[in-house]
Amino acid sequence: MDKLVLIDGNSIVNRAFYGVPDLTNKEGLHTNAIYGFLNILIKVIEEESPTHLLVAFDVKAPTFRHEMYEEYKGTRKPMPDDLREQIPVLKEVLSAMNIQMKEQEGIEADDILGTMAKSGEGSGMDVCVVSGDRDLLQLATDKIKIRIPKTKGGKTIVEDYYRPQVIEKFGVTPEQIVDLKGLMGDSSDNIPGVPGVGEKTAVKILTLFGTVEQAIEHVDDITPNRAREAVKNNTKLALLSKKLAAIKTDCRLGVKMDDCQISNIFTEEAYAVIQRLEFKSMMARFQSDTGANLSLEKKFHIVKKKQEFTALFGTCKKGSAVSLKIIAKSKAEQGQEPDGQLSLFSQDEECMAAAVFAVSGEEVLYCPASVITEADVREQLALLKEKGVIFVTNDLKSQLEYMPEIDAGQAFDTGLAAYLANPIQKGFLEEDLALEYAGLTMPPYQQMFGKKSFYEASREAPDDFARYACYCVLTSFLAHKPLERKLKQMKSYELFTEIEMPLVFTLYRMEREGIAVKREALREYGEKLGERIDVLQKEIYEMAGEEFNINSPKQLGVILFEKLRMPYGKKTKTGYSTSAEVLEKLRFESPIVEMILEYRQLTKLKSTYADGLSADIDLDGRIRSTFNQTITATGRLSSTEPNLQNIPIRMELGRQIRKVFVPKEGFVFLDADYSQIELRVLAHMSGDERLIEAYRENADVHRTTAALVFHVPYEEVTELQRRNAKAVNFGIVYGISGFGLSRDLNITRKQAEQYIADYFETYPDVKAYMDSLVEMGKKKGYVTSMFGRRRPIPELESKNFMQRQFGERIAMNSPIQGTAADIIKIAMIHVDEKLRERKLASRLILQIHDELLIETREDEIEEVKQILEHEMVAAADLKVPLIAEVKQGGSWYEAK
DNA sequence: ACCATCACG
DNA sequence: ACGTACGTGATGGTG
Repeated sequence: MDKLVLIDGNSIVNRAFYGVPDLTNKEGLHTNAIYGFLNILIKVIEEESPTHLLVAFDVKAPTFRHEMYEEYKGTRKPMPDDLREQIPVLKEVLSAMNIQMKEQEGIEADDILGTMAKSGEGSGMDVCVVSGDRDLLQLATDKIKIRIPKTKGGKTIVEDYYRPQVIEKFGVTPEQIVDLKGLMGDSSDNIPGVPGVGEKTAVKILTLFGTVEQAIEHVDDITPNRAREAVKNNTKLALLSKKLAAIKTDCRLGVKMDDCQISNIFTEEAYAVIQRLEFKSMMARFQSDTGANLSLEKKFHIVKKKQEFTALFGTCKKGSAVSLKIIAKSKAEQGQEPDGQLSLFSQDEECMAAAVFAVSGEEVLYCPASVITEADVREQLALLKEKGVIFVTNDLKSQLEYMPEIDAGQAFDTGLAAYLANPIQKGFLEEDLALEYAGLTMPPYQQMFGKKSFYEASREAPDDFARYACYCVLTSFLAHKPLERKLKQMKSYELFTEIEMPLVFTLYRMEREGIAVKREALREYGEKLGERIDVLQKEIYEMAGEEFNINSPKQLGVILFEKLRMPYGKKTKTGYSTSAEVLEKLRFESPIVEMILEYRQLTKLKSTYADGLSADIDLDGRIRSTFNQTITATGRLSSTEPNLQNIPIRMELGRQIRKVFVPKEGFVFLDADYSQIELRVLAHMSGDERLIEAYRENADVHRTTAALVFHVPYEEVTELQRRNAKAVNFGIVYGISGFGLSRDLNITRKQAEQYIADYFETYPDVKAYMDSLVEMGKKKGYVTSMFGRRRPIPELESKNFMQRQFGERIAMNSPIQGTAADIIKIAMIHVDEKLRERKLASRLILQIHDELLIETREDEIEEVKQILEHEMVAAADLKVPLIAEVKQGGSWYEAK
């Protein structure tokens, strides 16, 4: 089936100009509109895969509409010069991409689009019209789709309209869009509407009468009175406006459908223009298809003989870098033969698909497993280790299983380095680093292989995959030194070499170790939940008087707030909020609320924890999470597949889950928690004497705060006062705001602000410290932790007040959260080191931000307790003591 | 793919 | 007038 895509050139270019931040190339040419336009164009081409494409433009000359109505488009604001200069260049790019363009005197782009759309539909094509202009909706049919790109929160989303969607969204049919505009007018085109008739009234009139003409005929039936009189007095105007709004679909255009066929848009000519415009992210697209990188790719070799592989390393010597990447068969693919049949052999012997190496920027070797075995690789790497080379990889943790035992000083993880250089970057794969740190443009993986795994890609498109892998290894090789220099210059290099790199090895061991889970107990727990859920579900249906999906906030909202007419508090973008916070307040409206809250709690436990975790248990009965080291903006770790950092604890029922996490035979759990580490860090970093004093005296700091803020003796602080003070302490760490605190404590904003003011009066140096952080953020663009971890805060530059305020809170929170993260990382490295040094069988297995869990052999309990306590306390030298509480238990439940 | 919700520190 | 506490990840529903 042929597909025709029609693009409203002027409308999209305008949208791009106002939607994309200002860009200028070296020649001083503004390029943002071109950039935005091309992005939308490429996106649409990718999504629609059209066989035909045409971009229509307006011409300056007057059109037939001006003949009908002199004021048409009125004294339109002239196009800004910054935009005007971009139009011819855009046309140049499009022409280089062999894209058909059309503009014609006397008619507008809309009319070209309308005519082509009808013509395409008439000859049985699927048609898609892209425009920022809602006028075009009148063209929508079941075959003609109108796509309207919108910018929402900085991102471009496209709204699609076939005929039914127009009716749904606007309450009128596509044919009635012209009637709608006849009644409403259109200020942007200077088409007058009937005064006093807006969208609501217009839709109402059209629903009743169908068209403007019919409405005029039955004008006396129009309600309300105001609208009736308005239409009565403006019949001519309405009819004229309707005519002006109508898009012509029968123009004589000098374009044949065949002229619009598209072939390859990524041409060399287009590449040249894109290069001149300095659209770096786009260049890769053009380059990969044109082969403009051929000279670079001459450096890539697929080895055919083992000897080529061994010869590569001849020049390696102490301190020289070798970058590498081992391509694994993923777990599911291991033990499967290429023809898909299950193999009875080769379980864990061979899980390498290929290995890629570079020892200079001049040559990259791709070694398929058919030529070089995993054993060959291990042997070679062991030799290199002895020589004292630096192993450069992009995700060291994923490579360690193939590597000899080395220490952190002998490795360099480019992704990890780039994370420290800028933790808020979008990703840390080679393709995310290539341009900035290696000066390479490489084709994105997803574009070449979609969602295929490395192993699948290497089998299905061996040459392309080899090329991709070589780009990766060349990137990490070239990025090594620039990243090293950058971190040194940023004063983050020590953080890298002393904390982050060593931590890679600790995390690797933790991941491999995993944690034992009582599979049966977990299943039974889930079953019990299921039974109770069934009962609740029935009761809820009964109370509601109908069956519906309780899990759907949308359906639930209808039941609660429409059918049962409960007062709704908050609304979300999409409808009523049914969050626990809202439901809590409705507790007394009806017993159904309570049941829903319980249902929510139980289904959460069942789906995420009981059923979810069951699926993650390995054959040996242990769960192995992944600890991500380059995700968070603050330096914390994150845990995925499964997330073991959010196992329930606050509610007793959920907490029970922790009973299924158990130590292996002959072992116990030791669980160590930092006590209020973030507040202690705050005390240290702010240098506030009173806060420091409180911690030195080993006081209950929430109570101390309450005493000082509420001006009562320490001993006389009430429970409520202490709770409030605790919330304030939390708030301070988050970068306090009156609103946030008031919501948390359920007090007025004014009261909350008073609390904060009193707090800052009590701890003046905390206030000064917070102010200095914001100031530093604004001045330098980033804030830092105690150990030199940087967090850039572009939000502080935002023109949006809210964004800026958000930036201020980030500035206040990140150094605290980041320092705490640094400290526990140090403790982890030291604990892990000691356990191994002393040849103990106990192992660190989990980190939950301020907590470490160790599977401890029974005969080692006392020694490990000592190590844990000592290393956690000694991890940082603060002006206040660091305290770690160690507990012991036969399950995670017991050890907390 | 995005949203709302809710689990954790 | 806006609409906010900081940092995450998994799930089910929905377009």
